Amino acid sequence: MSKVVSIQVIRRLPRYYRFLSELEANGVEQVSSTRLASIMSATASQVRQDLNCFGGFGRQGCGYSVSELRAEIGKILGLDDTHHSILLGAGNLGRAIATHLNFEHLGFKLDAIFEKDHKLVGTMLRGIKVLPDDEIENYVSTHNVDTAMLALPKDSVEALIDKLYELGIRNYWNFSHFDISRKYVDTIVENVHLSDSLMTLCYRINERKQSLETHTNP
Amino acid sequence: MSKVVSIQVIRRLPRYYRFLSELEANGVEQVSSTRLASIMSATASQVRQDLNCFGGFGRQGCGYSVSELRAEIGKILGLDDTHHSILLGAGNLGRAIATHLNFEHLGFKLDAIFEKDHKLVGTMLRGIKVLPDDEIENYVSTHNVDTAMLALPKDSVEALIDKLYELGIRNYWNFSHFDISRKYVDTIVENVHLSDSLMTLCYRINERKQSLETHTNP
DNA sequence: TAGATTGTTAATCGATTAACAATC
DNA sequence: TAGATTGTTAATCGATTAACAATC
Repeated sequence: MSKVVSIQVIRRLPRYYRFLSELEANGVEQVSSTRLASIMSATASQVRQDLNCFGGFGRQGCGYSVSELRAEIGKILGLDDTHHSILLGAGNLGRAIATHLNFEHLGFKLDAIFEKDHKLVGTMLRGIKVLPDDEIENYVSTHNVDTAMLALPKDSVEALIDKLYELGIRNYWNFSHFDISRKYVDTIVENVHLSDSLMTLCYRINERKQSLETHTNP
Repeated sequence: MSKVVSIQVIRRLPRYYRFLSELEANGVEQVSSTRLASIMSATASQVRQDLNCFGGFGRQGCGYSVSELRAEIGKILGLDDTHHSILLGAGNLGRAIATHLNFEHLGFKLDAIFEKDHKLVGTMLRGIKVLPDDEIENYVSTHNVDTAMLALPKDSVEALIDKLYELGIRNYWNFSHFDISRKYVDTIVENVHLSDSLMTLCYRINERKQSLETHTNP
């Protein structure tokens, strides 16, 4: 039985995967932990520790095979899986999500899209017809749905979650500000909080500005 | 001179801010570190340590004033500032960003939007006219621009960054996969990697699935 | 074999948690 | 005053880094 891997390590896996994909695309065949570390802005020690959570993928003296390591990390992440998912909300954000992402290469398949606004219902997104949101219940109870992706304003989310949870959905990709995992503790939720990210940027900009001022006027 | 605050603490500040805003909207006037901790899924110790990085905002025996603390954190984050920003890319993602976010409450002001696709140039977004991307250079050199927000596909990003950097822009909100801070180390970059988030969700879903299987078939 | 680089154990560092005196 | 809760110091825990034997 494998030990639990810390969330810090997990969150680095997609970055390893991306950088390895790039190296592979550039025809690089072997990579050392030192080189990978410099790409990741990390230490070689960390790279080796991270990878050895999952197995010994390298060869002493030679380093790691780029294509092998990329494939291994893809397997660890489960990118070949097909988690069936539905998207709630076909506004600008929902459309951005639906059109931007290669779900099939990320372990998911987007099967259906639901939207409240009648003007958007019936339009097509990536070959998927946008359905009216009063068909959610019927759809979820007649299809295999693993994951719900929420791209709608906060106020409409809570009631929707209640319904989705009751219908058995436990995995959420959440762009709203509603705190799903506090209400339903047995869910898996990945939050994307765009405004948190902007606020952090704001802080960091100011932090530097202040440190520059302090250094010039000491 | 104040000590440097760790990035972990910084990234919690927007969450404190959000939850305090909610409490305030619900008419709550006082809050203890214990209650705040339960909302944040943290310990009371952590809450007090976090806040005391910036000052003693509480009163022994009483707790924290919700509105005061919210205002203080807003000030720490710098949400009353007006960092002038431009958005590059008016596709679905760019439009989602432009329309979803209250820049004015997050320390920013969106002044201009640029787009390569001629079909989108000239359309309006939040009252801002979308300009053709060959006007970027002229605009940035004649206006005060603090921050660039990048909502375009990776391949077009590197050349664009080179130009923006040369024009003096050092702060970036980056949705692309191009690693800005590796090439330009004196930049401040907040990355939003949607596909990383999805991959992490994929891992976590599989992780649970496996642990359930192990527990039922030991 | 010599050089390079891994896998892994040990040391260090920093973040989180606990404890408690100060004080409202 | 007694009860509650902060601010802050000390203890713990876990993640990162360093070191080095194993080995390609």
